Amino acid sequence: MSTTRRVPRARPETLAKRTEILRAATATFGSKGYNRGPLTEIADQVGMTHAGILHHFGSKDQLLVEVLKFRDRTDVEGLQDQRMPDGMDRFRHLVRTAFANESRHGIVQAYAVLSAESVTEGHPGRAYFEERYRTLRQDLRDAFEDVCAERGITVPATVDRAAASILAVMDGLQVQWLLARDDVELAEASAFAIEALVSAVLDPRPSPLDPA
Amino acid sequence: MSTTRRVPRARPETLAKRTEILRAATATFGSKGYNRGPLTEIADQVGMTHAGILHHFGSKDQLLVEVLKFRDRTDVEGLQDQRMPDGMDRFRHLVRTAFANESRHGIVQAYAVLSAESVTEGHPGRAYFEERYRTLRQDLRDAFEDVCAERGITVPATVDRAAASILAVMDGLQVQWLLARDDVELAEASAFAIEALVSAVLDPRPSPLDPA
DNA sequence: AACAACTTACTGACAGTGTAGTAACGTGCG
DNA sequence: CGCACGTTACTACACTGTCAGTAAGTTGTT
Repeated sequence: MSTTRRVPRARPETLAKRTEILRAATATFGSKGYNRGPLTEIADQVGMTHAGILHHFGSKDQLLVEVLKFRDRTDVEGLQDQRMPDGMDRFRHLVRTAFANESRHGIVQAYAVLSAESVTEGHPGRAYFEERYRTLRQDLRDAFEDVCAERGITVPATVDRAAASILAVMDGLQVQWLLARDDVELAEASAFAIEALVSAVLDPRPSPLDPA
Repeated sequence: MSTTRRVPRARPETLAKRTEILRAATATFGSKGYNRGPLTEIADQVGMTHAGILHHFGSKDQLLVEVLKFRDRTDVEGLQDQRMPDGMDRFRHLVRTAFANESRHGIVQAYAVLSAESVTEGHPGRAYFEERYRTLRQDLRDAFEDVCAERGITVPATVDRAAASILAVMDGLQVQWLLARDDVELAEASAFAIEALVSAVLDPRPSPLDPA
């Protein structure tokens, strides 16, 4: 189980091959999940045997972890100045991401499948997703604080719930979209929900659920 | 793969045993997912061998389908008058469900894991979840229409997005809650988000994301 | 420049395990 | 009896990980 195998020193073509493997693994884990995504299928895509994959990554568990870290790396590279926008721009960035995701079916599916799968017993991706959500929630709380400061209003207690809810609605819409792409407008719905949730924090109103 | 085996005629104790199996299967599929949830583990819980399970359900695929249908059946039984509330009560019911879910960790996990797993290639639960979300979205659209009618306002175009978003946020919060129960208030956050989304439909406001 | 010593990147074969499904057989109840 | 409910025993297979060996490259030495 996940022998700590050191990563061999990098030769340029080797590095390229590794990246190729990570991409192939993303595709396979995306379409079949981690459990049903065999190493042989990944190996076939890059023209090698499954033993070759293990040579590079040591174990399948380790490969998954590298796949997830790889995603984060390339995500940040996509940004101009290598860092997340803050304040209200952070929320605008989320909406842009939702739009971009509509043409990244494979990656969306990989994340949707793997994040849910990670809550199962002894899943190798669990720690990654725990950390990821923790960080993202904090991120959004910070953004809310910035916005509140700008407007000179005190930070409401609802920011915690709103931060979690914004991430949740994006993830949940992805699952529905993957199941029925014709019925669900991923980006439009995400935008609508994010606007609603941000509004509810900055300018709260009485609950429509309370009896009239 | 899923031989169409008919369900044998029902004797009372047999029916009870079947129910027991369905409960055990929910637990196992919940904690390990469908793919990594072996029949033997389910069989152990009810004191029988895995072949016994197959005698009752024909195949593992079929068992999963029965598990999912079973959930729906018992869900409806929980309601007093056997039918879903409508209008604004429908949304209140969702919030109540979210509160109830906080003490139903196993079932929540089963649904979270299985719904995401179902988007993978050739998953036996796929048709079920497609149908389920389609029905639920329609359900919520209907509820919105009722509420709009009551208030004498025309039904806004946003109901589609809001219906999907409400389901999405509930599902997404469940995943985060399963990963970090101490950091995420499942019920409170669900209530907050649902209120925000219903408000946004019934009484829209300018987007806070638009440049000031 | 040439050669030895070493490292990296694999392959092919195989062990080991987990697991779904089948077939044949028992056993007790209506 | 005859059927439903099981068990035991077995087949078949998918998959991960190990291992020995090979070819190709890299480094150091003279």
